[in-house]
Amino acid sequence: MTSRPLPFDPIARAAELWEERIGPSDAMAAVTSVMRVQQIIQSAVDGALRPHGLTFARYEALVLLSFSKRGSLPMRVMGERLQLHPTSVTNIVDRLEADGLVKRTPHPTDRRTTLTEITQAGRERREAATTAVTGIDFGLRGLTPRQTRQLSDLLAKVRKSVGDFTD
Amino acid sequence: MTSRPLPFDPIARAAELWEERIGPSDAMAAVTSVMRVQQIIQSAVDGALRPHGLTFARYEALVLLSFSKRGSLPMRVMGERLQLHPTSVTNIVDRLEADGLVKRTPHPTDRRTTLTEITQAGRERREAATTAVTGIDFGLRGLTPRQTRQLSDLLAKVRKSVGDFTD
DNA sequence: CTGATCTCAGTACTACTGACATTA
DNA sequence: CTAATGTCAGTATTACTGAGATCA
Repeated sequence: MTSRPLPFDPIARAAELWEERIGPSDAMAAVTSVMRVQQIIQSAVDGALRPHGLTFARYEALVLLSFSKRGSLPMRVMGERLQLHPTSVTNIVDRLEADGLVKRTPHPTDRRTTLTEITQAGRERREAATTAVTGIDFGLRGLTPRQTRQLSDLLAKVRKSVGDFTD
Repeated sequence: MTSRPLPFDPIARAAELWEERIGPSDAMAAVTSVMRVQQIIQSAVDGALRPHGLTFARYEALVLLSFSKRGSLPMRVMGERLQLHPTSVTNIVDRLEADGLVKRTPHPTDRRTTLTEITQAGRERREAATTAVTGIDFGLRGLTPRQTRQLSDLLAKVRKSVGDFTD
């Protein structure tokens, strides 16, 4: 890793130059910031989850299933909620199943559909993993609760405008 | 892709359940939002850059070099500014060099160091690519310029608290 | 000798394309 | 027949580990 901190904000500096040579830099700066913070978070969360044998993607799937009424969901629905490509769902469920954290079961009426059901081991793993990620605040530091909500609200505007959801 | 929009905000729903069953959901909601928006942006930007034979990572490298005084930087510095792993820098420069957009040159005094220099073709490619990404606002929609800056500011707090930079 | 810089080989994870079997 | 649901094979990117060559 490139460890030591820079004595200046690289994104702010890039924004200045962008403004001078290209034009308005607001979008560029925000986008670069999102990319960088995502990287920070991904690294922190994956680090906290590694001892539990999970990645963030698999953890999210486990949380989704543990929150569902019956502890199971069709794979298609998992893809919708987690915004995952069908082949990614297959891949993630494969790995969780190999670890005994979920199991595939047939849908009672639609034989095309496969249900993914969280196992008892899966629920226990999810609990331990939750302790790990909440312990590091999901890698999100430096914001007050109010600012954290503000961040979520701004990002929700983006998600909505892009057609992620309607309400 | 899972295309159709959900009739509700999946992150808001998950946050409700999280609050009921686990505890405060602010951090979890913000982190999930960052991950999702990053995914949206990455997809939009990569789509706009694909016709130009670039990924966002390679585009960023090209921009960084085109902004530097001499049009060249040591690879180590590129890694610092773009927050890339040394092997990722090697990989990205390899690809840019294969396309004739940059070339490696020896450092004048430190023979350990390799400079990456942007070529004329690289500058032209960067310009065309810039038109493409600014044309879609870097995939960032739904925010006013003021909100966009607010987003950058919030994310800067996170980056700073994590030791990305000091000032 | 120690440490910095870069590269290489190999692994892991995820996204995506195209094809395909099964079933509504 | 058409569309939906999953899976498989293969490709592309990037991150990271560990090792090693070169040089300050």
